[in-house]
Amino acid sequence: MAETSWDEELRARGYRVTPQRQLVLEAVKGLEHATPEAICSRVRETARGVNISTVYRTLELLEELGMVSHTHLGHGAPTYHLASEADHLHLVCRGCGGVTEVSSDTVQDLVAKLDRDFGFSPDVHHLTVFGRCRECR
Amino acid sequence: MAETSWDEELRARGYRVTPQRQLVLEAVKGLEHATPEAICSRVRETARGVNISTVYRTLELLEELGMVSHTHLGHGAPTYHLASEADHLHLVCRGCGGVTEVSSDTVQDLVAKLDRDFGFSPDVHHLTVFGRCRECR
DNA sequence: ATGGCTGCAAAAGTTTTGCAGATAC
DNA sequence: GTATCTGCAAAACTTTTGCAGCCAT
Repeated sequence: MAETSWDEELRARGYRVTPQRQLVLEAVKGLEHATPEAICSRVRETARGVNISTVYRTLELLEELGMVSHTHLGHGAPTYHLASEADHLHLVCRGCGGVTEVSSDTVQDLVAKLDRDFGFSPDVHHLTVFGRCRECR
Repeated sequence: MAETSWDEELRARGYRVTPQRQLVLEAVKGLEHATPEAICSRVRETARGVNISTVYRTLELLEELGMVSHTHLGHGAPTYHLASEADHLHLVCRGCGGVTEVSSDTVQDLVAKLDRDFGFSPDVHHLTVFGRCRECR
């Protein structure tokens, strides 16, 4: 059921389910922290390609539907991931550029607080924290 | 003293204190959440202009020195701010795009934990959390 | 004096847009 | 059948780079 729920979701909102959209979603699922360009390349490994502008339009749509989201791990293009996966946060060092992945347990208290005090439901699954790591302080 | 400490800092590291760098830093200080383009415009209101590529080079330098940092509040260009100011975090809603500012007290526990467990010193002053606000859930 | 900095211009990289044809429904 | 979606190409926007001359030290 999890396999097809998302296209019901699309149809329910008046959008169409196309091969391109399926392929882009598959690519986001398969790759992790994928840039639009990387997603496009992955999809092109399949018989039918997808144009880069379709990738952008699809990512925008999927993000609006809450199925994917993006972060800026470094300079340049953002990276996309499934909203339901990536249950961790990133510590990005401004010194060396290193990325450390940390369990989202670490921010449970924060999540509870933001919800309670501000009615805000954070994208816990993929919070990015910039700063300095032990070596670069 | 706070007025001139930063250029001592520059000189101490072998960098030069130039009018352009002063102007860019002033602009970052005056504007809040300023894009490179906006900083450039602000500086150009002054008699002497600054080229956009100098703005980029200067921001890169100031960020490396830990004097400014940047976040991505929405799509498009990043926004820069003084590292010493902006003692708050941003809740950015993926639904409506609204930005809520919250005191950094909210994340003190998290900061302590990241430091203790991972030796990571987060840029508390300007953490951005994406998610959904009360209205857009 | 001299090595770093700036402006300029061009290139590279990223994202958006208009439109004609294709296609999911 | 038709409104939505896609591919293509061009434009817009953002960031980087090479180089000659300028300027802070």
